[in-house]
Amino acid sequence: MAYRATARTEAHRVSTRQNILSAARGLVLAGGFTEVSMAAVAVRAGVATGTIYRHFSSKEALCAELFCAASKAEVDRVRRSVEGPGNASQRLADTARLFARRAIRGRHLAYALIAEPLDPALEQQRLDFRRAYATVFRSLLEEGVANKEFAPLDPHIAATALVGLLAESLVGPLAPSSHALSGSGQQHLIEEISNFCLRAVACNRMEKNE
Amino acid sequence: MAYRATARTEAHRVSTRQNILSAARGLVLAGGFTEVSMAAVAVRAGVATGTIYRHFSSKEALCAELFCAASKAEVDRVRRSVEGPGNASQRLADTARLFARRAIRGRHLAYALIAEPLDPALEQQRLDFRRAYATVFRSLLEEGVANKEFAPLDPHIAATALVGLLAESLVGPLAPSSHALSGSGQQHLIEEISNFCLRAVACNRMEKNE
DNA sequence: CAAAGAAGTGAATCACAATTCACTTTATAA
DNA sequence: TTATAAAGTGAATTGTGATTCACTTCTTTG
Repeated sequence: MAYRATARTEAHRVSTRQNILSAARGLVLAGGFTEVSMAAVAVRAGVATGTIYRHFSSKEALCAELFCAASKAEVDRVRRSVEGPGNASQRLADTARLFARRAIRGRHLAYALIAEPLDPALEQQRLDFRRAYATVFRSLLEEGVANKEFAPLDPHIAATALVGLLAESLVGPLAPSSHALSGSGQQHLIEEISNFCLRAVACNRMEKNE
Repeated sequence: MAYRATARTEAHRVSTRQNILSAARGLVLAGGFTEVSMAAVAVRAGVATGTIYRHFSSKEALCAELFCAASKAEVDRVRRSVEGPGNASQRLADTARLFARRAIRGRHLAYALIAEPLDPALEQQRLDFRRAYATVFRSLLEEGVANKEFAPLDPHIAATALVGLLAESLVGPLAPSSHALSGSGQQHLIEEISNFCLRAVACNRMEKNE
């Protein structure tokens, strides 16, 4: 017997793995998953293509891990916001604003996670991601409906609609590209979207005026 | 001189072209644009792959023509609904219902047009398609805002949000697959979405009660 | 130092679908 | 009938990018 993995080698292994992962992340941030080719990742990480396969079984596995980590982080942020202080309406407005701000900032990442065409293998990840968002909103809606703060809506359907409207108006094909918006333009967009969300779930007391 | 195109040959040319086009349409209806490969189209149309290139310069050209025709038809239907009778709220509700009904019926087509990951070449078509939808809604919103039927919202942003919420809740990854919905389930979904849209644009007179 | 197991390398290979093209068939008109 | 032009054919080519693998380099331990 002449060789056994040791703490030092293990640490090096992990560090190379992280290095590859963050090279891939850099490519996604710069231009979405389209930019991620094994060759490009290898160059950016300063390793050979073969090396990537010592750490990830396939491109798919690499992308899946990346997507999973990034989307978890995003959802967690939104979840914390939903679980924050204030009544349901305030938290909905705050969360919509947070979502909007993050999407405007990290446009490429948001686009990659929410809307970018991906190969089918990653679609399952995206499904989980959007489902997670919808679940977060749903719990907020259920609370608001229960205490009559919101209209008597179907929480699942409304949550899905909220995710859809946020996604489309911020990262969909019609969304203004972030550099096209002045600071006040961004502020306007954020407020319009937040108000849209609030109205969409609000009790409509119009009938009292008829 | 010994050959010139004649009415009969021209007719045959057109018919083959249509035949290829509808073979491709059949594949999209059955499983989206992913299913469209030149080989599959050729088999379905009963011609050789080379023949397709006598009628379309590339796969991209074929898909673009298909996408364009299908999306024009959809948008026109929605436009007619928006230009129908009644006040702005009624027309918005009717249009949302129409959109929902059509999406539930022709699920694969709606998904292919609105949400399916496509190669970048077709994204321009989709951009136009969604922009067309947004424009249709926008004119309705402008009218409603002008006559105080709707809240003083930004018509462009709100129109984008409406398109997004309709798309996501009906054909997005979280949408219930149509066969999973009973007739009454479909009705419930349609009404919930229509109400969501109405609330989202409605004047909120809550302040009168405070 | 020598043996042995990992990790790293990158050119070669493979997979897959779009596209081409030399050839065959079909239609037309002199 | 025959020359001509268009339409049709499908095997071969091409392009792209993931994956493999024979080989080299690095680490560890006896």
